Amino acid sequence: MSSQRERAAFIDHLKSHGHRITGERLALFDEIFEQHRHVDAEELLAALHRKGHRISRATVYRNLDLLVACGLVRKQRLGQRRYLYEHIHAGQKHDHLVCRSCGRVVEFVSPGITAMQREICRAHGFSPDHHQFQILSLCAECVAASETQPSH
Amino acid sequence: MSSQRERAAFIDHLKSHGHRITGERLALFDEIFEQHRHVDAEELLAALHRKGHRISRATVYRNLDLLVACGLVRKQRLGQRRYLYEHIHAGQKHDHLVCRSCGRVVEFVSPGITAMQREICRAHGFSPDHHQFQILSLCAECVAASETQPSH
DNA sequence: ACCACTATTGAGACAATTTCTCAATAGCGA
DNA sequence: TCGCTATTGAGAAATTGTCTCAATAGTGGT
Ligand SMILES: [Mn+2]
Ligand SMILES: [Mn+2]
Ligand SMILES: [Zn+2]
Ligand SMILES: [Zn+2]
Repeated sequence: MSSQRERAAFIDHLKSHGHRITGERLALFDEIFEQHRHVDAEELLAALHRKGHRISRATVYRNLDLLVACGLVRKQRLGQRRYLYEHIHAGQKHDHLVCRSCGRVVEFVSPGITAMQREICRAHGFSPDHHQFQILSLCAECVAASETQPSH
Repeated sequence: MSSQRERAAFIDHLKSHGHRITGERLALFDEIFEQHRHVDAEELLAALHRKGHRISRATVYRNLDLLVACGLVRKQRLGQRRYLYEHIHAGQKHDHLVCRSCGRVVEFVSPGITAMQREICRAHGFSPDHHQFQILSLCAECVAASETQPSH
């Protein structure tokens, strides 16, 4: 699998921080690196249970935070109530376009906008490296729907 | 006060949609147009109670949604768990830089980035008009703190 | 000004999601 | 292998927003 490097980085991080390498942690790592979409904690928990792992909800939440701290996972709200998680491959990043009405999410990469957000971060003393970027708008379908039935 | 125009627009909106003009609605309007920062529903409720209004939590939430529907108020998550609200003056818009660690929020206006997000919206069939834009990063203080005490 | 109609409100129950508690378990260094 | 203690599991608790429904109060018509 192509997440060997990240798996090793996770184990290194655990060791170097005096954390233990537990079955639950590795199972969660494997699960989220198998998922190629935005998943929430509940989905990960269910998937792990389906595969026969006995792991609790609290452990999933706790170790997701750990993966985020390692920089291996992104945790974000994308319009929904729940936090969504996605693994990060080799530091590649992308940004999100979120429909505020139906929740649809589109990923995009825009070097131009990345450069500009870096500049804005710098101008205000924020880290240009740890940014995350969202555009909340309305997708074509939802715009069409709202034009058919003007407001409510 | 400088929110006369918006207050009138609110009342017009209520009338034209067959909604009633209630004391609670006007009190909430006045309160949020007095606040010049991002406030959550709980803060608005407390402020109203402090001023002697008897208004319930449910009414605050319901009528905040109404103000959002009128386009007089913005409702957004800015890194925090709660929704934050801010009134809109004469359609002026700005975007937000949010510290993911301490929650600090900086407002900015960047014509360049606005043009680019418009372009990205258009490229993906999203409405270029209803966008909202956030950069989540780390403020200078939090970057300094995390460098002193590497991770947790 | 008064009435009747019904939209709106208040109080608290409820729902959804995440965090906390603490006794039991299981990594890990010696 | 042993002992220490970080981690886990199960469920309670916390947090935040929504829903319910009887009581209240705007509104249009008289
Ligand atoms: Mn993504
Ligand atoms: Mn703002
Ligand atoms: Zn949509
Ligand atoms: Zn900060």
